[in-house]
Amino acid sequence: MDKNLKRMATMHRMQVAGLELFYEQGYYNTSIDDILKSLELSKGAFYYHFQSKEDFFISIIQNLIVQKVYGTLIEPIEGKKNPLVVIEKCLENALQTAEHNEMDYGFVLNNFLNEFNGRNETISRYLRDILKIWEVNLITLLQKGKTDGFVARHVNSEAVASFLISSYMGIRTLMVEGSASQLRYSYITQLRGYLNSLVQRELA
Amino acid sequence: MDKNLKRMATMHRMQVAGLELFYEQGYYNTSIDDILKSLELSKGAFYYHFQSKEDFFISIIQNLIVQKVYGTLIEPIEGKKNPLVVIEKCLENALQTAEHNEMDYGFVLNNFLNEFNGRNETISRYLRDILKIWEVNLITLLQKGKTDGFVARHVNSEAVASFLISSYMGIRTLMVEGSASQLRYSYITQLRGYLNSLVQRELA
DNA sequence: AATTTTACCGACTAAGTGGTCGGTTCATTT
DNA sequence: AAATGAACCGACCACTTAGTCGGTAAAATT
Repeated sequence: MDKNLKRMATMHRMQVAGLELFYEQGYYNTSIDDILKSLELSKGAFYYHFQSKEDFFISIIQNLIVQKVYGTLIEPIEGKKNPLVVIEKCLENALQTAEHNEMDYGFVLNNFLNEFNGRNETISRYLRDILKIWEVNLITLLQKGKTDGFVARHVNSEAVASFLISSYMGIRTLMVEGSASQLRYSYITQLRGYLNSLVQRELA
Repeated sequence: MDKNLKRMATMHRMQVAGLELFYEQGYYNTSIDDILKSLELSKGAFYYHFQSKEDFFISIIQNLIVQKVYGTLIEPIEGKKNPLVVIEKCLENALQTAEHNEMDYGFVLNNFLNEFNGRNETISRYLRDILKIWEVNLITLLQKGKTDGFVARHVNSEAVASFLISSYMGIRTLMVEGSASQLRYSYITQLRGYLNSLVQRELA
């Protein structure tokens, strides 16, 4: 680790507080002063560490969001045996975590993707790249599942990946506004049915 | 129609221009002056017709968004025969329209739901109500589908409705950031597979 | 013709906003 | 002990924002 520990620590505190507020109130609706107030730090401290609000947000993406997505959606499914089972478990787990987490306003990526779409191309690109990594990972897993005899040959892995990502982003949006546990249950039952239609059947 | 035609006309012009800009740039990121500039109208005119920015947005929901959702997603499926076929056609149609519409930044409801979630409870409620109407409509249609022998008895209509709404909202978000027609195709193939698993099979 | 009402104008205010900058504190180096 | 530089302070600047308000031209009412 670097020698400048104090620097890293302060930056990290700012990033954590920043993500929380950006997530809660939106990027454009959150001022730098808002973030600083919750930390008892000053404007000077902020601009000593970051070049701009945009630069700050990009650092949050790289240091916090990437890891959150990796830990929740990518690592749990990597290199496992039956992809369909693993994917179902992973998404169920992610929803359960979200549900019991007070500070969880939908899917981070989905929220920010929406907010920056057509408004800030630089940030949009960073966010899309993360989504792309998830997508590629899903596709790879499904393809391997075909080779291993878990997934039916006729399955279009790219299409399945898109469909899974879509449905997950959508359910996360819905869950914010109501009966989260009911929605999670509904979602998982339907997901199971859908995934079941992709299974490689034994030839009679 | 009311006698005050001029009033209605001006208000409508403002609402149309407002929706376009709010949709494009986000509500919090769009100033009233932005809207007025594009219309060559003044602040005075705006506050003569609307009480506040929030009041203005609510009027947009009631006059434009409700109708858009009705026309696209509710009326096309109402009281038809085979719900699974009708739903598939309706969603495919909606995606196709979105794809060929230059001025289309995702799903209106999804975008605004995201932006106002946890930030403006009043507006959120209006938006959620529209979504609810769609949901109730889907559920009713599916239930009727069971009676008519199109939908399998074991199907959980509420869960299917949530799943359909989720996947649609998600795919609309994804479509903004890339190969829309490819995504639409993928989505429809997977949707078809999923809906197929809900069909009432003939008993051999 | 006189009066009132409708629809609109645009300068103004108060409260933010992102970002700057000269200065201070305190640990580390010399 | 003196000098240095990293980390931080907070007043300040230029600009934007939602919303106000006194005014006005033209249409509708009397």
